[in-house]
Amino acid sequence: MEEFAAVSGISRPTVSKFFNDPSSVRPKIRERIEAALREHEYRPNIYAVNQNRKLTKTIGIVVPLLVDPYFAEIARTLEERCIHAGYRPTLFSAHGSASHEEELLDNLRALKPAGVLLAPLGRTSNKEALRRFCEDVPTLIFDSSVDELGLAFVGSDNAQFTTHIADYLCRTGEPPCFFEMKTPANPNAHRRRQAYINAMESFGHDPQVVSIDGEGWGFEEIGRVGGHEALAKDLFRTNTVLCSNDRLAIGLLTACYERGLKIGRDPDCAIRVAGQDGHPHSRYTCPPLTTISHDYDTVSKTAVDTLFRAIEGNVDAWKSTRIEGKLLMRDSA
Amino acid sequence: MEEFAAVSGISRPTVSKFFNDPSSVRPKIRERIEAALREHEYRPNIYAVNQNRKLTKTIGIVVPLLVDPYFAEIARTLEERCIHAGYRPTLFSAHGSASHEEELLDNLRALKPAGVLLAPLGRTSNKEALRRFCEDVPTLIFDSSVDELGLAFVGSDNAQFTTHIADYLCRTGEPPCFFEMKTPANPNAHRRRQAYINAMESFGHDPQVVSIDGEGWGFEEIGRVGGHEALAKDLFRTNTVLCSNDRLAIGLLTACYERGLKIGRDPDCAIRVAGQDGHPHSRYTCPPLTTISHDYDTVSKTAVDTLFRAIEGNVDAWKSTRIEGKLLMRDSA
DNA sequence: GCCCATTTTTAACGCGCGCAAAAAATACAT
DNA sequence: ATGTATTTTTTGCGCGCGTTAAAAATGGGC
Repeated sequence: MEEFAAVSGISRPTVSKFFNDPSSVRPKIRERIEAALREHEYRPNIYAVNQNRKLTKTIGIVVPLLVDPYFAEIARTLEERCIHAGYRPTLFSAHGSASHEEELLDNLRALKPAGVLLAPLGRTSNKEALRRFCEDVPTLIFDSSVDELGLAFVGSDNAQFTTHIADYLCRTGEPPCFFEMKTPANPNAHRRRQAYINAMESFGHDPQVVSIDGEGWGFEEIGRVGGHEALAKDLFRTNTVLCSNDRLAIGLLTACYERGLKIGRDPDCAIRVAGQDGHPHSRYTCPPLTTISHDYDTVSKTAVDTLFRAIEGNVDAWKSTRIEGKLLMRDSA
Repeated sequence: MEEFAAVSGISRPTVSKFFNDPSSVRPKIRERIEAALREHEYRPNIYAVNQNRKLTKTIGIVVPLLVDPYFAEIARTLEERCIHAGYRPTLFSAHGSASHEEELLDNLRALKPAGVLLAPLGRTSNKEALRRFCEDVPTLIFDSSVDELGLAFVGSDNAQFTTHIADYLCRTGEPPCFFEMKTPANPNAHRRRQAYINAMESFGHDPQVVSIDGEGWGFEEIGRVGGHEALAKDLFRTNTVLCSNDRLAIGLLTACYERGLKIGRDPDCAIRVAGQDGHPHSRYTCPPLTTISHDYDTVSKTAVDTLFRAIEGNVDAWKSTRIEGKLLMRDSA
């Protein structure tokens, strides 16, 4: 930087100021530095910069499972917004494992990030570790809420999701039963089950919850195996199945296919299947999956805005924001 | 570190040595440090460490599109292997955009990584930028080869993939036509098309390539729209379609479904569809997709081993390693 | 108990930059 | 032209650690 300052004819502290915020120097100076930059290709050393700055420009983005396109998509959106705001996002995935998640937070802490956007694993998370992390690092929790940790929570309105799609299913055919994992990985599942029960009761129908076995994050396979069992034992007392999430629904579709059941809204169909999440793949199942989609844009915008407000010092009281979803009516239900 | 060294009763340079390689200090000293570590929770400052070390312990992992579960899965595997070898992997996605890829490499360069595992976008990549990057940073190219850049290339044997699955299709029914994008995103597609043509000729059949329009990385939609057009115009002169990749096949399956065509091997089916890649989702399509799978384990192991050998100084001549795939016979063909 | 090879300690420099205080220069309004 | 507010320059410290050279301590073999 010393040498670069010399060739640009500007003092080093001013050049330093420029790199921290180009608009903080006079326009003329700025132009001269930018001109020199075009000729000399100098860039400040990240490590030296971060060692001295009290606040790094790094933002950690943590998701439970990057192999799931839902999380990949939300992570992508968050990443773009961070870059746009002048931060350097870094992506992390717990790969579905609580021990990975713990390690990851430990490494992340060492990066001294300005803030973290964290979607916790949920039930299996080490809550004590999460709590300690949130104490040390400005953290915004998204997707699934664990206690009242961090600066705030931003996610989807699971109750609205389930109520809305259950209402749609009731109005267009037999009232749905609810297909879910017995021990779901994340707390949204509980909210959805409860919302289903409430909705059905308010509509004057008997709720029926079918809970299947299965551990881990291989939801499609869990849905397929559980679907086979439920169909074999004739556990669905209605021709309409509302799944707790799209990946489970995709597995159930496969099970139906494997049993020769025709899926959809036509009179000759044996079963209607709906999901929840607006999974990127749901458009391409056969038949295309009726579901209710997260509002990726609004969720990510709210999350990032809230975090940046907090980083800039506007720390409000803990607050939970839940965004409504949009119904995607397709052929499966 | 000064303070931590003081409370452990060890000199700072020795503690520094310990953190670089715990086995480089005497067992007794090591135990004393580790005991102190259990009580005092000290960790070296990453930024200060990397500022002075000539070689960072960071490994960059770059994929063209993290939203594609194929890349997410291979990235996950690579990440685990890096951690296991004592490195700190960092994940990057070009999100399908060449300008993103360029920026990303620029930022990555600033991280001074020990090495990079790079799956380039392919056709749209700025090759000049890639070349410059590879000159500065030890880079191993995987998935799709661009010129003879970097230390080496590790990927799948596309010729073997296509030959193998084409052979299977020929032996079990009508010879396949080949369904692909006119301007495919990555060079593997060209290899697969050529291998298809060669295979068909060697089997004594007429090759037939159906190339559809479409730009970008939304392969499912491109396959669906292109599939509709091909089916409407009756472009497939056989009942068997071998797709250039699984995502295209998934789109074609959707198109077939939407046109009421029964897919599979049964006598009453109108069309057989096969893919290539062993996409994580291919098991759950309806019907499950016959495909030929990348050998994720071998590819990632070979890639990481090659990179680490080079980092440790064993730089061999540029070399291309291509791993064979495994046929997954399922119901779609 | 002595010698030698290895390891640890002591002391000190340097990495590349952020940051602060005081002095100098510049911009703008009157 | 004068005065004031803002920027820039000058000067220099310090961040937390890697690294080195020389001195001191340690360990194992005999």
